[in-house]
Amino acid sequence: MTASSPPTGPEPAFVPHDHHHCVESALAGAEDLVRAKGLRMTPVRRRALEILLERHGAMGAYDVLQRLAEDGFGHQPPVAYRALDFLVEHGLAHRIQRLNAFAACLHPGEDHHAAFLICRGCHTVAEVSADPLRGALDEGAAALGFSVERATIEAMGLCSACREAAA
Amino acid sequence: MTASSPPTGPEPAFVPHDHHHCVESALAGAEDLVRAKGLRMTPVRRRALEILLERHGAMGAYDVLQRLAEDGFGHQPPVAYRALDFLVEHGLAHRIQRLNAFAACLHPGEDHHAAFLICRGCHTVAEVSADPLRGALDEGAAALGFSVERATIEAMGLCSACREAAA
DNA sequence: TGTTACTTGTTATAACATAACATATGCACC
DNA sequence: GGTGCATATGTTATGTTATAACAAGTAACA
Repeated sequence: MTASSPPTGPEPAFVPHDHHHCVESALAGAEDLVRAKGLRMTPVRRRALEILLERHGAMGAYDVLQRLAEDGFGHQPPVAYRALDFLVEHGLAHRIQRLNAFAACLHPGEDHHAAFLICRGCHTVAEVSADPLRGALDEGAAALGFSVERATIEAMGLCSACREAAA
Repeated sequence: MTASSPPTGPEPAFVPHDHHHCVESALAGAEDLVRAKGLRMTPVRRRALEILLERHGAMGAYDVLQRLAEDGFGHQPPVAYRALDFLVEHGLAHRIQRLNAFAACLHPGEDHHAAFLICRGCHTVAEVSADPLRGALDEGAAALGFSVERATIEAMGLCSACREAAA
């Protein structure tokens, strides 16, 4: 909603940006992708994705569960895990191993390798492209005869705002 | 112990190698490092490290705990977690986020950035250098004003033996 | 309309991890 | 050698994350 927002694509989470736009575009992309794959975007799944999208951060499965329960869905862990697993499996969300948590994917369907920058100050999680890293990783692995299928790349550190606040 | 083993340094786990040599060198390196830092390599800690070193794989904290208990140490989770946390904190072991597990570091004290190749067939975990990747990661993060302190880089896939077995 | 595949919900339990506190040990210093 | 402090070990108890197994409901389609 700010004049400084660029017209297309989601901004990295640490940069001031039009968050409403992120959400809309990610949600629309997700709907398209699901339809294209012949999957079903059911109410729990859609709501789980919306919940993740509401913030640029990761949420634990039990936090998502609580929100879902408040909205009238089931109260038991599998309700959240199943919705989240669906989102992750189809590239609509990512799992952040480091935090035992989940974050919405900001550009679903674009078949990308993601890496994450996790700020230990404000707990914001930024999704960035890992494509440049994957080349080196695949190459190094191949030299040992290992074929990489999926990679987890997560960096812990401080965003500029938190670094300044700490100084 | 085999004639094909090179004279120095541990071999990547997927390559046939002198495992006894890995263990000896990692253990010796750990002892040196601990002494140099003025820390205490107590019996539980040493034993925990030995247990991890016995295999080129990752072990869950509860597996390590069971082994420790069999050796006369305490039976409660903190016994294992404390020893493992000590090892990780001082660079003698690594945590494998993906598996909620721990693996001994094969070259302690060398101040390195590690990445891991995890075979989903045989569950072997190979530690490789992430130094080349860290350059690109730090650079990409810096462009967003983010400073990386620690990075988790874990690749899931198949080692050559398991890939051949599957084919 | 019946069949099939899938989705949701439940109960119960498994697996992973830490808080808080008591006891014991190592070690520097007098 | 004793005293005092920091560190280490062990315990109980609990918190957090994740899955297995099964029953009931719903969509798609011949």
